[in-house]
Amino acid sequence: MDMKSVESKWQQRWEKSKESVFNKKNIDKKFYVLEMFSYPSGAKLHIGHWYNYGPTDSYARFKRMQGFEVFQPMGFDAFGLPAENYAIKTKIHPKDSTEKNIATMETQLKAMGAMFDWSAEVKTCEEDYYKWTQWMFLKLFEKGLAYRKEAPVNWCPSCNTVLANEQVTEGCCERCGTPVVKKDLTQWFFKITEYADELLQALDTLDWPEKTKLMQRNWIGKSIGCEIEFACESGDTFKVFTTRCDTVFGVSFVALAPEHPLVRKLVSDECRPAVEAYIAETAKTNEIERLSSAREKTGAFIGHYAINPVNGEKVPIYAADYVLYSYGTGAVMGVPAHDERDFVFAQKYGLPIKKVIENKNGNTVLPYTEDGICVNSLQFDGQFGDDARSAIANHLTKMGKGARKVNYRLRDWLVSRQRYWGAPIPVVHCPHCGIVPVPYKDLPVKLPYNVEFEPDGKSPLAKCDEFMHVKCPVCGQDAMRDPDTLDTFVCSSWYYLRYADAHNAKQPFDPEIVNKMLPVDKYVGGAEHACMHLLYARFFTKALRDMGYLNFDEPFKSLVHQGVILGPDGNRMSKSKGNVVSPDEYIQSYGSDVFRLYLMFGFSYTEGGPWSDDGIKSVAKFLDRVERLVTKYKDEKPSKEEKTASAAEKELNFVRHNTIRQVTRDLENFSFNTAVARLMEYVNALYKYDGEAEKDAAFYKECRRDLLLLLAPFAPHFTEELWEQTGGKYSVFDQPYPVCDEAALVREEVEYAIQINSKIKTKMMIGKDLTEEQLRAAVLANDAVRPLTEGKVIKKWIVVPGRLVNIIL
RNA sequence: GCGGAUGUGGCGAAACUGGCAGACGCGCCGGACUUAGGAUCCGGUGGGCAACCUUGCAGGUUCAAGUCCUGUCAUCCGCACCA
Repeated sequence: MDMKSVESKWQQRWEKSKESVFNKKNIDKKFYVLEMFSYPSGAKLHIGHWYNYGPTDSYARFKRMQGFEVFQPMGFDAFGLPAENYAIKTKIHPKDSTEKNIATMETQLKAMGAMFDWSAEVKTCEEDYYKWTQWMFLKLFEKGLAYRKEAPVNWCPSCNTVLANEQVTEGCCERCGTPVVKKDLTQWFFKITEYADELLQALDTLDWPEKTKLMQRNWIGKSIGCEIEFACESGDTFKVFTTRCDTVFGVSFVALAPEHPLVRKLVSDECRPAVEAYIAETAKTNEIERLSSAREKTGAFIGHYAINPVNGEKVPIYAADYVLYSYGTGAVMGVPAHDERDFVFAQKYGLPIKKVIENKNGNTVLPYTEDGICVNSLQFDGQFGDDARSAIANHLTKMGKGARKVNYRLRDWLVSRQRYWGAPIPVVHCPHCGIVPVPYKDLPVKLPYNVEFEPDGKSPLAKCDEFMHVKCPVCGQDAMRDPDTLDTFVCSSWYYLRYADAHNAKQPFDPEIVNKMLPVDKYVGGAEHACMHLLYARFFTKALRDMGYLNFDEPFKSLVHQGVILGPDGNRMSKSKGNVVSPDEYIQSYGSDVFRLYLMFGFSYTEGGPWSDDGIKSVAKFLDRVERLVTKYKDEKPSKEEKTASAAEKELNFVRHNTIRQVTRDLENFSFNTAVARLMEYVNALYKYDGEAEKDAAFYKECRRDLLLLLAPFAPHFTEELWEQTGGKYSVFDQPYPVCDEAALVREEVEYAIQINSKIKTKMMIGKDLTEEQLRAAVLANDAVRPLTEGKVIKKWIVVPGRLVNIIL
């Protein structure tokens, strides 16, 4: 078959008959299949795109043939750093390069033959999209979920912008690998922490990979503990956070983060030079080193003491950079006997190590960090673990010196960026009125085209006078726009909502439509978004729900991560490693169907693996086999006659229905490789039957018809063509997917493995209607079994129906 | 350091709630048809002459373990002083 012309023939036909356009009339049968949209940083689709979109499209087509009204949109996550960096290098404006890339990618995506509903296409860099991204910002601002504050933030000196916590990997910029530095800057944040608990709890309701849920759980990092107030000799007080208030009697020092304001306030004159030096030293240390648990613990005594509220003991106060100012209260109580870090610290500075928890079974080796029995803890002696903690927490509460407290590792999401290619933040800074949101009617705040976007650490927009100068919407006096743009993850936090109502000019979406179309039934995309996009999108959904725009809690009911296709050398594909495999040449010589089918067959979908094209020919061969078989009889019109099925027909019918059952199940599970294997087995069985002298032509025709229907989602153009050639009515995708006939799966005889003392000795066919007694007799009569059992005492029979018999002598 | 995953033929990989390990395919070997085969079709293919052995390694539970338990090694991923 000439794949090229066949593919373009059907792509045109599908487009003309609007095969892929969602029909709103059938909204009650909707099935929303979503692939993460493309980032148009390069012009061409790479293998990763094909691997994400091809198999998922097959799944979508399968769902469609099962009678669902499938909605499978596609779009572009078009703002962002790569386009801008490319622009800096080449001097081509990001808007121009992005638009060009999008145009090429659209063509390529169409050539893939996926049933994307292009009528719902979304491009985040277009005004009619980012207008609503800005709308989202204003709504969050109104709700108090967007705020501006000065804070130590992650700064990438290479990208010249701040980054969210989620975009920092091992202390380095997630994009370019440059170590980030901390800077105190005034930035915009979204209050995702407001939803920390719900984001955590609701994970249990999601059909997501466990690993991804676990990553989100860890990222949110809930810890239940207690805040305890310490008073200083000076009269100042501060709080520490601890999950182990049962160890409070073991405190032998307290440590404050060097940035903690009390450090400078309380430091004694004598200690001041050393402490100042220490603070300066800490500020110099870069974030990666500071955050490394392997690093030696250091600190400086500030010459001042605090009082342990439970026993009145005077303990020294240290500044120590293993205490993080940004977590909890920025202060910890040091319990060397029961915390490894405190233990190391105390050893270094010669601080007392006081055991207050005893191992249940005696030998307590310090530091002992497990739960145990309180000792040296006055009235709490003898209490254990949780009981001790609640008793002590209650005691502290009664004293007014503490309270239970839950802390999260999750920080608010920093969304402002000092870069050009993004949605401008719709806010005006007025010398009189302060921060003024741009009125909704004035949206979008347009991103100007003529801007010097070469980054120098200042927002490029700040240098664009016509953009910056504006009248205050409240008082009408001269004011300035916000020069920052929004993190691209803001754009992608709600695109799945826009798809459902992509052309709405009055609002981001009509809640009535979106509440029917969402949540997404199957979301497919890379695992690298576990703690970024997937978390942010959940936050947006919950925030919009609380504002009354949505009536569901979670955007993505069910999630699948495709694996990663590596280079042939087993490394991630990258230009610098020179191991990039381009899909283009394969598409050129084999066509889209073969390439897609190979991606499904050659890899375990969620695993991925190193690229190898060893099997690609076999997949082409497989389709050839199908074509030959099907076209051989294409003009035959068998008349139906009542015939009793021969053994060969029963066997073929068994394989046929077994294939239907397995393929259906495998597709549900995204187990494409085994599904294709089943189809190959079925084709092998058909060929076997084809060699029979006597064939039931009508039955055989039905079998071939089912083959095409089964195959259609896997090789859409190819099958549509054969369907037409064999007289099928357009389109094969309007046909129902075959349904398994359970009766055909019942076999008269099944092969059993016969074991003696758990070792396989032989195999035999056993009728399905045999009683256990008859079965035993039949087994004992078997020629291979008889000599081994004669004269021996049979201790036990184990019969696994349909599988094996085990005789224990 | 903590958490998670993976480890199966020469290769890509299968194996539902413990029940015939290696489905399907690549490669390889043999045969058929051919002027020819890099096309197609058919057969064989984990190891060992055998009994038997075989799912990273060492133990354990069980009639039965790739699957469950304990320990251990290797690789990959995530988090990394979160009190």
